[in-house]
Amino acid sequence: MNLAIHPETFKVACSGCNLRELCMPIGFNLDDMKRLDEVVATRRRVKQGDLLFSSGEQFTSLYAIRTGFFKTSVSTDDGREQVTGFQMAGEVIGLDGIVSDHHNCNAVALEDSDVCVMPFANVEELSREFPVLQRHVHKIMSREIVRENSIMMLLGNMRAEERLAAFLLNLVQRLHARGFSQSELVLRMTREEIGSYLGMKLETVSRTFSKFSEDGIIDVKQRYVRIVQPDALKKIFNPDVC
Amino acid sequence: MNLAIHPETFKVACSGCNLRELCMPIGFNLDDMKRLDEVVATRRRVKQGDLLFSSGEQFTSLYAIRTGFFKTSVSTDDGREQVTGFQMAGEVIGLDGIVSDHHNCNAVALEDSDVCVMPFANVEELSREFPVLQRHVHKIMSREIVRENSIMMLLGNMRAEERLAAFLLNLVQRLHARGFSQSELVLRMTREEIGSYLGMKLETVSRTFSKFSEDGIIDVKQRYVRIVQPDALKKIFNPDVC
DNA sequence: AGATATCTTTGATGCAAATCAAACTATTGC
DNA sequence: GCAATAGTTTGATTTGCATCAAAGATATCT
Repeated sequence: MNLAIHPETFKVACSGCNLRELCMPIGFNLDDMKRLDEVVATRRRVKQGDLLFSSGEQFTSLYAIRTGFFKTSVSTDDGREQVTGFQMAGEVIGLDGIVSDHHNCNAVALEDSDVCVMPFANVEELSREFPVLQRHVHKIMSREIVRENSIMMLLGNMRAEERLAAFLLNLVQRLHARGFSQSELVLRMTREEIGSYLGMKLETVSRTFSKFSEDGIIDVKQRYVRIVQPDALKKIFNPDVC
Repeated sequence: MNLAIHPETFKVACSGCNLRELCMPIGFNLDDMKRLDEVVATRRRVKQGDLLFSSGEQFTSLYAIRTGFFKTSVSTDDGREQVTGFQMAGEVIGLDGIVSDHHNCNAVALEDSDVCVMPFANVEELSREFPVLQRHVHKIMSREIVRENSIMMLLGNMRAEERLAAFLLNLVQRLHARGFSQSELVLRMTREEIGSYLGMKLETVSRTFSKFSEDGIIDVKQRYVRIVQPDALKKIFNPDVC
């Protein structure tokens, strides 16, 4: 698995960040970009297993992931956890906190991570000044709504194999957009976390991985996955089109 | 079931609309409110069963529901439908279209309805001018994200009875916020649509209604539902707290 | 008002995934 | 380097809901 993005090349400011095209709007002149840098107040390191924010906590900032990997989840009072998403470099988390000024989910780092802290007051102020940033923020929120729509489809209508196929295709597509392989990936999350996201038990996740492996669709060795027959996965996810 | 909101009292402008506190921000002086009226371009009537917008269609506007009731849904290529939400007066739909400039779901009127058409360009322009409107738009989008998180919890972790209990409690709570009874409601959707939203088959929805009825928790007669023991419903939804 | 289509309820049966259980593998800590 | 812990795989059994089926209720049309 080749690392196309080298952490050591990161600059402090958005204007010099090679993830800019993922988490910031494009089409700025240099002066505007310098102003845009103001949106990021600080950086924050989050060690594997640590919380970036948790449900109930005061909301102040959005977070753009620079390096690392997160999961977000919500919980019931009786302790059931639902993973609501997995986020990687260039993605923005914390949008859930805007409505009530308090976070509504937990964000946990699944590996040592590094985030840009964007105080929401800065985001709103600069959004009023820069229509392209305003549009960008709206798109990020809309994208999250659309993503959750498709998860609802997954959870409400799909069988275990379809869910896992969709999950793998989505992960590898996002990794590929970041310069990683489109056929190999290392899962940052446990079978239980995958299961929670996809509405199935860890044993079912494991069995489904084994099934795909037996069918020659993927190679799995624990957290390492290689997609041998991407078309077969697409066909499982969407029998009609492929 | 008493109608606290009388359609005939509606004014054309937001400033005179008695739903304003639901779909528009509060805390304006009269001059600002007049400006805010510009956000609504026109009105549109949608007859029962008709589409307000559909997946793939060009996105231009958000829609605030003035009267009536909608469902939104997404579909797979092989024809499976997932209802992603039910919306009533004062709620805003169309946010899914922002990210790609095309709508990503279908919105169907479940009764004759009336919506305020808010061209998104207007919304963005006025948002830059009025921070309180900007914040309001952000909150609406964030609220939708949080709602979908809780539906993911429902679909991923809850059993049929819990899902239906949560659904009824949510519906009646929103209706009550609009001046309707907190114990009686008339369902605007079929058993199949409820089932689609909650990830279960129509027969299971029907059986679960019957079960609640046998247990004396609700009275059901087709579309009419009266909640006899709200605490029992809350207990089913959340066994620990209640 | 009667016919037709749509929606709902209830019963019988089947099945996909959950649960229970135990062995196996990888990672972490001393 | 070995023990302890955390995570994964696989098998046996159970179960909640889906599916199949048919009757009953309501709404719509002519």
